[in-house]
Parts: sequence; C-alpha cells; structure tokens
Amino acid sequence: MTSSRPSDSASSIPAYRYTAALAAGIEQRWQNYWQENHTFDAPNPAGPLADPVGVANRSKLFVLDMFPYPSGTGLHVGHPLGYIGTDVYARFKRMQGYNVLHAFGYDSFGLPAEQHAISTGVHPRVNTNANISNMRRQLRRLGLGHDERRSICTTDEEFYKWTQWIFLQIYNAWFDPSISRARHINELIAQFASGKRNTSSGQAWNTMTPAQKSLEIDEFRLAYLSDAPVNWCPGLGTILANEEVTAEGRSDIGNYPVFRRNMRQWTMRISVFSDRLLGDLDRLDWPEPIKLMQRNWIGRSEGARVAFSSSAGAINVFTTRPDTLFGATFIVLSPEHPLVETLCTAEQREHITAYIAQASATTDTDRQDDSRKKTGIFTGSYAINPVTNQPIPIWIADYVLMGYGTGAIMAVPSGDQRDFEFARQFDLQITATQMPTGAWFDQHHFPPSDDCATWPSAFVGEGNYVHSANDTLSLNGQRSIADAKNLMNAWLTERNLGEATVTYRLRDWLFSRQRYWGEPFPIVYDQDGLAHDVPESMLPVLLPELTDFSPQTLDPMDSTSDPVPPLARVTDWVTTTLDLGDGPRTYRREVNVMPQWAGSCWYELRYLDPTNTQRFVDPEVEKYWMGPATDEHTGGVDLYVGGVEHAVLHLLYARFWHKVLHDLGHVSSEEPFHRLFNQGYIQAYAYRDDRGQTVPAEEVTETNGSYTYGNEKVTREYGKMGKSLKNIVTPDEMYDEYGADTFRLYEMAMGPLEASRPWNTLDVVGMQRFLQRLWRNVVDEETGALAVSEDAIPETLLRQLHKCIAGVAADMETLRFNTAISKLIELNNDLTQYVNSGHRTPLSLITPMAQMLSPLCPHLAEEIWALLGHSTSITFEPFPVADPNLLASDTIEIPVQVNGKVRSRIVVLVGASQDDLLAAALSDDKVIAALGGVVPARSIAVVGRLVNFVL
RNA sequence: GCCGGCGUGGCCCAAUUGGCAGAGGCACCAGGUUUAGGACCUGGGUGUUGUGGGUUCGAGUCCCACCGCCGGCACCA
Repeated sequence: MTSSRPSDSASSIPAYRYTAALAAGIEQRWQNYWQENHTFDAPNPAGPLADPVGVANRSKLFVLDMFPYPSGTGLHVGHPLGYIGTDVYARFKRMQGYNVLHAFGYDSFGLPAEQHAISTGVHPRVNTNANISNMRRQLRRLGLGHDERRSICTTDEEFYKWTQWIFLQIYNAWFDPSISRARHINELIAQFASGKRNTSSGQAWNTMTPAQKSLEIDEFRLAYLSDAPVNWCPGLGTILANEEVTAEGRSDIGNYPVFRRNMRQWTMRISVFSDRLLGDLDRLDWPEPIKLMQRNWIGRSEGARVAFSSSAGAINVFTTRPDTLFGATFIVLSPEHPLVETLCTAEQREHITAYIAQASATTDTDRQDDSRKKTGIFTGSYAINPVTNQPIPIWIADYVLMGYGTGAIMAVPSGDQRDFEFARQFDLQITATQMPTGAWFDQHHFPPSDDCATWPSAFVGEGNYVHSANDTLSLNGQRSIADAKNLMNAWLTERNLGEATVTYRLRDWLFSRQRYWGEPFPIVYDQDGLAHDVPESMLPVLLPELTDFSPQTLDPMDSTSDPVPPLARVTDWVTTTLDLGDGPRTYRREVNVMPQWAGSCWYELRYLDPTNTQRFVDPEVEKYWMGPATDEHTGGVDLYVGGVEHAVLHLLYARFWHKVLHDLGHVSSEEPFHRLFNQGYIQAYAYRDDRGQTVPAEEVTETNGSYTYGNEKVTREYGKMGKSLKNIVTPDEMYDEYGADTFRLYEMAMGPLEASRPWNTLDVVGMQRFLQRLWRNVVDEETGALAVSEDAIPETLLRQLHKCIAGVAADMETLRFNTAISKLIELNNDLTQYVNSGHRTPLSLITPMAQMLSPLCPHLAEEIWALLGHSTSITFEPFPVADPNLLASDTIEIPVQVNGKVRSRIVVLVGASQDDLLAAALSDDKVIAALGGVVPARSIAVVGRLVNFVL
C-alpha cells in the first residue's frame, strides 16, 4: 500500500490530530479496557454463567454471526462486513437496555486444514490453532463487543463431546409419522413389544434374537447405516452430501469429479422432516430468496400415483399432472427400473441390454444434459392407460431417473416438452388434452388446431380440456387445472387405480466422511458387525493422534477406487475393549468421521452455556435466550447474519437437528434462527496484462478511464478478493492506514448491508475526514485540550440534532447503517459550520453525538465520553431519544406546480388546509405569471405536500 | 429454459413508499489558507432515474414488454 500521506513529518501535523496513529492508541487502550472490565459479558439466568441480578428487568437479544472457518490466509476486508454489522446493532441495542448475547467462535474441523496437513506433515490441530489465533488478533483489533467467555471451537474436546452426544440423540430417535414428530427409540421398541406395531417380518417381537431386533430398529433410526448410492469423490478421498456437489457434478470444495456408487454410510433421515422443514419456513423472518431456495431444494411435488397394468403387473408412475392422463400415450421406464427385465420381449432383448449398458456408462450429469439428443428403446410390451383402456407402448429412456418419483413416467407429449421431443423422435402418438389459447398459436405463428401432430411444441398452461372423457369421467370443457386434478384423483382413488400423493426432492443426508479431521462417531461394532452406541459416560470419543498424514494416492478420475479412512490405520484405537453393560468385550470403532456441518448444526446453542459440563445447554438458559416469544413464535436466534452461500447446506441441516432436539424435549425453540439477514459481498477490481496474467491491484493506476501497471496497459475486471486475482486488501492494512473506527465506518457507509459492492480503498479517506472534523470539534488539535462549551445550543442546531436522533435511531433499528452515518455526517457538518463561525461545540450537542456514534465507532466514542468527564464506559449509556416538539416546525415550504412542473414555492403554516394552500398559491406572483390569466381546469392540493394546477 | 434480485450524476449510494430527482462519501472544478505540497475551510451537481409503452393532475417509485448484470434451479415426471 503506497501511502497517500508522504512524510507525515511531525512538524506539519498537529500533535492531536485524529490520525491512524492517534486512533491506534485510543483503540487499543479501549480494547484493553473492555477486556479487563468484561464489558461485553452477558449474564445468564441460570447455570455456570448465572447472574440473575444482571438479567433482571432487561429484554434479551441474541445476535449471531455465521460460524467462520479459520482460514489459513486470514481475513480480507470483505469478511468483517457482517461482523461489524452485528456489532453495531448489538451495541445499539445494549444502549436501549437490552441484555445482548453476542459471541464468536470457530468452525475449526474441516478439509482445508487436513489437506494442509497432508502436504506439510504438520498436525491439523497445530495449523488450525495458529489460524484461529491470527483471526482472533485481526478481529480483536476491530473492536467487536463479543463475550469472550463464550468463544468456542468445534475442535475442542469439550465441544465435540456434545456434538457426539447430539448424534446419539438422533441415533436413538425415530420419526412417528402419525404425529409428525421425532420420538425416543424406546417408545418404538415399546410399540413392537406390546404388539401395537407389527415387525416387518411379522414375527413376534419377544421371539426375535437381539440381532434381529437390532436390525428391525435400525430401519427406523434417524441416523442409520445405508447401502445407498453415494457421491464418491476420489480427488478428496471421501464421499459428499448431495448439497456438496455442484450442478456440474463436481465437488463444492476443490472442484474434483464426483461419481455415483454404492457404499455403506451413515445417513441422516432428514427426508422425513421434509414437510415440517418446508411448512415452518412460513413462520420464519428470512429473506424470501433464501426461503425459495430451501423450498426448491426440498422440492415438494403434489400429484398422483397412477397404476398402469402390464404383463409384468402394475407399473406405478408418479405424475404432477394427473389431469392430463387422457393424453398419456406411452410409458417411459428408467433403464434401472426393476420391471425392465420382465417387460422386454425376446426380439428386443439384445438391443435393450446394449442400451442399458450404454446408459449405465453415462454419468447422471450427462443424462441430465439439456442439449443432448433424446435416446430410448421400445421394450416390445404394452401397458393399459387406465382412463382410456387403450394399450400404450412401454419405452426405456435414460432421461428418466430411478432416483426421482418411481423411476417410471406416463408420457404426455402434448403437455410436456421432454415427452413431446421424445414422441417426435420416435414417431409416437400425441393426443391433445388441453386446447391452447389463441395467443399461444399467434405466438408460434400457427393456425389453431387440436391436432397436435402439427403443433410446434408441447403446450403447458391453462386451456380448455379436450379429448378427456370416458364413460364415467369427463374433464372436457373449461375448468381449472386444480379442479381437473381433483376430479381425476377422486376417480382414480374410487377405482383403486391410484391416489393423490406428495413426493419430495430432498434426499437423506450422507453423514460420514472418510477423513481424519472431524468428530469421531460414538459408535462401535461388535463381533457380529452390529452397531452399538458408546454410552454418554464414555464421551467424548477422542480423535486419536495421527503422525502419518500421507495421502492415499487416489486418481481423481478413478471411480472404482475405494476409500480408506485414515482412522482405519490407527489399529490400537480401532480395536477397543469396552463394557457396554454385559461385561468387557472387544469392539471395533467406526473409522469414518462426521462432516464439517456437524458442529455448525448446533453451535449457537453452546454459545448460550459454553462452560456447562452437565448438559449441552441448560434448559432454562436456552429458554431465556432462544425460547418462543409467543405461542405462534418458533423461537430461535433474534438476528442471524451471514452470506447467502449457506442457503441449503448449513441452514437446512441446522434446522433439522434443532427440530429433533425440540421433539425430544431438549430445547424449547422449534427453529434455530428466527430472523435471518443476508449481508452482501465486498468484491474488488482486479487487473490483467496482455498475457492474461493478473497484476497486483494496488500498484495499478487509473487515468481517464484507462488503467496502467508500470508502463503496461491493463484491463480491469471485478471479482472475489483472492490470491489468484491479486486484489486482496486486509483489515491490518486498514488499521495501519486509517484505524479501526474509520475502517468500521467505511464498511458500514458504503451501502446497505445486504448489497454487494466493490471495495475502493481510495474512498476510505472520506470517513477519516469525517472523524477528524468531529474530533476537531471536541479537541484542540494543537494542545489536546477539550474545546467544548456549556453555552446553550442555538435552536436551529438543536432542531437539526433531534432530527438526526430520530433518523439515526430508526436507521439503526432497521440495519440501515449507511443512511445513519450520512445523517451523523450531516449534523457534524452543521456543527462544523457553527464552530467555524466563532463558536465552541455545545456540550449538550456533543454528548448525544458521542452516544449516537458509539455503536459505529466505539473507541472514538469512548474516548470523547471520557474527555467529557465520564468515568464509566459509554457502552450502557441510553441511546438518545428525539423530542417530538423539536421535530415539528410551525411552517412548511410547499412546491406549487403548473402542469406538473414546479413554478414556485410557498411557505404556509403546518396545518394549512387544501383551501388555504390554493389561496396562498393563487396569490403568489410566480404562480400568477405561470398561469397567465388562464383559469385552471383542475386544482390539486395535497395537505403538507404540494399544489398542482392543470390548465 | 424457469424462478428471484438489481439497473439513479464519472464512482459507491439516498429519496418520507405515488408528490420539489439529491442526504452522505469519493472523484472533479473554482476560491481561501500555505514558501510549496498535503491537510483544512468556502462554494460548485456535472442527469433522457437501462429502453419503449401504459395508468395518473403527477411515476425513480405502480402495470406491461424488452435490454443488461448478479444469484438460484434445470430433461424433477
């Protein structure tokens, strides 16, 4: 960073000017003060951090930042945006009397540290701890008001003990669909034992062996082992959750290829919560786009299951459009469909075998490629359309996936573009069931016709039903799709041919990772291979030390390789002798570890009661900070701020865990995060030379819209801060150059918190100048003496002050810090004019100004507060309240328009009526001139707003 | 392709929710101060509110169409 203030020669700069150096002294002094005085420690109502006196008679507020991963590269200026925002809000609310809980910890398990360990041989704990230290240092220098007693790391043994404990709660729970709730597994066992529930085999419970019982129960557990197709990523040596795989079929982290294959893995039965996860979104105060993304991900489809009879028995299809059943002219099965074998005729067998082989060699990604030509093959068999009673051909095509619905579709080519293209490709029948509108035909430049063999594409939309009747059912004529669906569903249900049903896109969550740096599962296997949970008294199951981080060399492209978890190599850890109630026996430990999401699924609860050794959180403490405010309220964090990138990963998983904990009675809140706010991103310009190489952004100069690096012309682009774009700006540089308060102010002033914007270091000076002017209004720059008077404040300035107070308080409440700052600058500019005209700053003005500044620039505000003679922190001073009498004035200026153009302004009393306004306007010289003697055809007067004459 | 968000001075952004297009910052210009530079002080708004239509006495704001950028989903049955 090249300094814009060359040779800060001490002689030319006043000794007490608010420079970066002066700010640094002030800031570090107050940071020490806050730490020594435990200023931001929030009292709990119960448990180890209990302080009932501190809690009494205060409203509570729980403010939360999304859990950061402690990155090795440290913070850049984009990272703290949300942290500053929550800090400003938390400080503002403290001044309004709230008991504010604001803590900050680290999501410190994860792949990057392990990858680093593999390449360096250094234990990931060493690297992780160093990264956390560096991040703590950077954040402390920012002056964030966190309760330091509550700073946790997911890698702490005391923390992951409880992560394992929660895993066991989930493991020992099942979902009871009859009440749509998770229950303890013992209640299921009781149902089996009493005969209230039948076992899957029909065998009586008390005649089953322990192993049989165990397998029966495992089918219900919310955490279970499954032999399901997984996303195998050889490049990372681990499997990944669906949410961690990009649309391109590559890993979210590292961008390695991902392959589908079967493996035995721990899985979370999140899918049974689909309905609640979807429905409760409506009860949350979240940005609509995030809710939409979760809704899309959960993917609820309402439709019908319809049975088509065939020589191989009934073929069940799922459709969202049962109303178009009359137009179903063929069936398409997924190549993996179990009935394919039975349905293919002898003469087609050879071709079909070849097609299936070809399809299985094609990745899911390719099969979902939109631009690909449709492929498929006829089985030779026919099914009966249940409404038309006509035989329709059964085809196989790879565009139908086994993983969605039933792996079989009824094709309605007239109403579905994919089916339409397929029918055209293979010359299959197309029957219209809905008549498109005239507009649709116009748009396609086509004469209206119900012969859809001639249509240019399928028609999707509302249209009159045609060709949709049999002896006992008719949909024909004008009716809504919903209406038609209901008629069809009722008809199908009555004849046992199908039923209305709902499917979800959300799959169960693959929960194991074949890595080292994660929480070990509290699970052991006996000699029969049956899983047992490790009792609570033996938690935590500690991660064993590992000295060899050498990677298992897997070819990222080799889909047939097998994962070998690093823990499998620690043989004396894997084999263990435990007494699980039936004497000491030898067990084999689970060698997979939990995914990184585990810790972040519940960390907010641990902030509440971080030192509790008896429970993961004291129930009374949880209820105080996160309990529902009313009967309808979900409970949860009062304000959760973070980036949009966690929309369907962390936010969905955490909601799921929280609901399980709620159902089992461990927490009173139904949702973890009641109000969510997405902050925008700070990005930065980057520059490339002729060869396409990025050049250091801070060394590029701009002249008249063109950019040069050295003598070379470079082109500008815009993107995330990072090493590859060479456009990183760090908070440390800002502290050195301007100080933390200026940096905080700039981050908050550059735009609304939710908006993304480009970083521009050159603009920061504007905020520094503001603070310098403010400082100069308080302190004599040359001597350091207080320059404040106790003289009365003139009325105009007093009115400006109260207007500012009202505006700033409203802006802070709604997180509009950018406009709050502009109002403070405005007031300070007014004050500066007053001071420059020979007055001194009135004490009664600077006092509320310091208070209003305090959330944004806490160090400077503390310093001014102390200079004004106060001996306690400004942190808990009440935020100023505007006097309504000083907000209103007696007169108001009203614009007068003639034909919508402003021609004059009149000054009237505030309460002036319409008639008063018109009379005053008509007697105004400029208005008379503009009217030119013409009597207005219409006169509009809006009280308090304007007057408009229409000629 | 579908869904969502956003387009306002050279740049980042305001605009009481339909009522005077401009609060604040950067940049820029002029003047003051200064040996000079920086800093500071005073003054200055540089515009077809992305484009085209519509509703209205009145549109940055509401409606329709289109263009551009960002994000999400994508043979989802």
